Amino acid sequence: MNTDWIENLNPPQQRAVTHHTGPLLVLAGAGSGKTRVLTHRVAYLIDHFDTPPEAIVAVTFTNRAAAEMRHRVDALLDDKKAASRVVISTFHSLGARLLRRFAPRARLSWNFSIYDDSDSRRLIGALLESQGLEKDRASIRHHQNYIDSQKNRALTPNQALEQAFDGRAEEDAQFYELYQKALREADAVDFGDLIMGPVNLFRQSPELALHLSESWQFLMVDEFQDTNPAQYELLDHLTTAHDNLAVVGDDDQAIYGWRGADPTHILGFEDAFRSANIVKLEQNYRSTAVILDAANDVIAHNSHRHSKRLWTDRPDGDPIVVFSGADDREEAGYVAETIFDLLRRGTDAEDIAIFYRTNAQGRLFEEQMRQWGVAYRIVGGLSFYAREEIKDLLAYLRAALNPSDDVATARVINTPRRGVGKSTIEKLRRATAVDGVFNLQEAALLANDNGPGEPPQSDLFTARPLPSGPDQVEAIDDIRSLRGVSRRGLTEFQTILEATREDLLHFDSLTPVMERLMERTAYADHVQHSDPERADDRLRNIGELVNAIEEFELDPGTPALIDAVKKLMPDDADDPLTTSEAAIHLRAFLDRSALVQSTDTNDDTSAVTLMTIHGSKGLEFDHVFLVGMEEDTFPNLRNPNDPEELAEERRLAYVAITRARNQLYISNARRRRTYGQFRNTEPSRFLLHIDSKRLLVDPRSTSAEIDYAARTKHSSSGRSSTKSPSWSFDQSSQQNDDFNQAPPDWDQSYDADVAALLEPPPVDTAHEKLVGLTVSHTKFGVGEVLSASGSGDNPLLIINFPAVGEQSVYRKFLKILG
DNA sequence: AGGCTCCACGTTTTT
DNA sequence: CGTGGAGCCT
Repeated sequence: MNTDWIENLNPPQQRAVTHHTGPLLVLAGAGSGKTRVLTHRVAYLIDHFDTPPEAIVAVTFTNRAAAEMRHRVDALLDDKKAASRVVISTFHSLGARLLRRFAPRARLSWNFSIYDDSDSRRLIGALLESQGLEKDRASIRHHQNYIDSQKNRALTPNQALEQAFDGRAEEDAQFYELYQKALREADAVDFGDLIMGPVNLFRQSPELALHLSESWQFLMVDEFQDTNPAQYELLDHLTTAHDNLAVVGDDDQAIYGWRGADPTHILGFEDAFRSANIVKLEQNYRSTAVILDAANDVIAHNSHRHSKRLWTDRPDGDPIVVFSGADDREEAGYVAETIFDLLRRGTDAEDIAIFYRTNAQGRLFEEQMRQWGVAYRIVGGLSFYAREEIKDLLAYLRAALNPSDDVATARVINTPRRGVGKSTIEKLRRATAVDGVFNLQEAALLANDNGPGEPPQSDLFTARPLPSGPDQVEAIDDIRSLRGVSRRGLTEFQTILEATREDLLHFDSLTPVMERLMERTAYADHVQHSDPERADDRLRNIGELVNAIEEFELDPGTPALIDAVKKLMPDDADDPLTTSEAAIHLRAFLDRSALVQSTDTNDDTSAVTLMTIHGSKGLEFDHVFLVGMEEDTFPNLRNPNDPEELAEERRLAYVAITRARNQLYISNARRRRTYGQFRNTEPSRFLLHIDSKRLLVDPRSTSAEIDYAARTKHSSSGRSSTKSPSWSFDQSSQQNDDFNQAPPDWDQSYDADVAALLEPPPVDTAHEKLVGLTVSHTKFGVGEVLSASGSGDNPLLIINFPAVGEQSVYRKFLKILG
């Protein structure tokens, strides 16, 4: 037992780490070492208090945070085996695990599916259709939001109905009930159920919660400020037998109000747990003083905060660099160019990040990064597992493993096309309404029967006689009388599923199952044929899926995961499709892919990170580019008059700023394209809140100096009127894309060496010497000079830019790279 | 059944 | 601007 590292913690950190039993609230400011406290406490519980590792449960919100914590606990403990026994999990994975463990009690099979947002949407659409209701996008979104918010608030359909205050709310609650019933029939749960499902279990069987909490003796929760009522209730159940609940959070970083997070959980923790030990971590180890001060400038405008004073003993550091582009494209070009320069100066791309408010903003930066040849990685956005081709192939596997999963079945019953069109699917759906026909796959089996009047051929339906009411008979006969392509298509589909099930029984690994599925479905041909332009991309994605499966099976952590899955399996499981090795692999892989946002960056190449601010929580980077700092983009207010919404946006700005360790760049654009239309902008009030003495306006900001003098002075009242003239230039001014002409010493941190690089090379009248050189341009990226013409120090060059083709550009708009 | 064209609509933020 | 659904035509 070696706990010398205790010495390296500051006194409040030590108090938190050495806390043993009873409730603990750690109010941890940004960068104050909260992950450090959590991981060290895990180690201390094990090493000092001899706690069995499996009695410790640490819960996070994101897979990323869970992985980070796992990694750091691993590093702290000498006994690596012990480290892997600690339960470190996201709320949702923990919920999935509990639901699998107690599936029968939740009226689910062990192989239940997890529906992601798009699966839920399809289910809602199908239900609206079956109800003869409007099924436009708005309506689907409305129901999805409603159901999700009820689940976030830990309300069952019945409770929602009781609380309904008008007819509309009653209808919504009734639809929620219908949806839950459909989910159960599909042997599936959605994301909300991953929390609500276990909560319901514990409500019905408190002894279950008691039992679990006896073995899970120590609970720790990261980012506690973002817990919603359902998660809070889950924690409550899990602490039935004790009150060893340690929570870590920062009310200034509460950014998930829209997802039902309730700040009273953290603000009222000391009331809920009277004996709570409260520790405040107020020393920031991450950022320079300038960055921290800027963050405080912004967050100071919020009221209702836990009292807390974040400080640092780091030096001031460089001022925050501000750039205003003529438009959003120029802004992106500036960021890409600046990053390009940073990389040339030897900065590791891993230490650089671009944060934006909404995913859609990422596209422009992605484009520019590509033009400048900068390696980048987009986190979030369209998840790998949300791609059409990936969802299709996984749907086959889901449908094979869980025949009740109608969303998966419907997704691929006619993909690739095999003649099962809309009307056939509609017939199948109607047949599932017949008692004794439990799902689409069973309905499809009826097509193999001989026809009206004949007895059913399928064992399934001789063992389970179907009703004989006229409507039901008609629905069944509709399918029995299918002929031609539709019937052949259904047979083909069944054959594929059956063969896949056979494969799952006979292989020990998932990889050959996947390969054979690809062959049977001829999915690659389908991609090639249906979408020739993007076929290469999509085929590469499929390749990545195959790799992901292979890597998953080869991953040293997987055997432990598989073991864990096996432990969750009911003892009396005898269905071969449940107990076979490949099926168990599949179960584990599907769970992971449902709960993981993207292929967890296996690529070890160094790359610049692009992500939303929400995605950045808990992370830190040397260089942070906070972009799109304009009103209406950030803050992005749905309801401009809601002070709470504005406060949350402000906390979001606080989170973004405090991610930066050494250098923060803030940028915006005077015009931004939305829906293809240019729109004039104003600088973000958050930018204006930062004391201008901390800012250095980049001289390349074409005429875009922000008029700080024009700022209103009475903004500390908490209600700032920021309708003052914001830009000190004419909004109609033309875009000026030659900011390369700006003096190379725009950034004081540039050393002479770098300045020389940026200095235009000596005038060379023999322009031919330029031919063949590599140059870079703000808009077009990097290219090669093909020819030169003209005279003086600014010849016209023809340049081949890989990104955009040949362009004629004046010398002075270019930077010579060599 | 399937493919095509046209048009309406949208953007928070994530597990 | 881009997507995706509805509706029309083959």
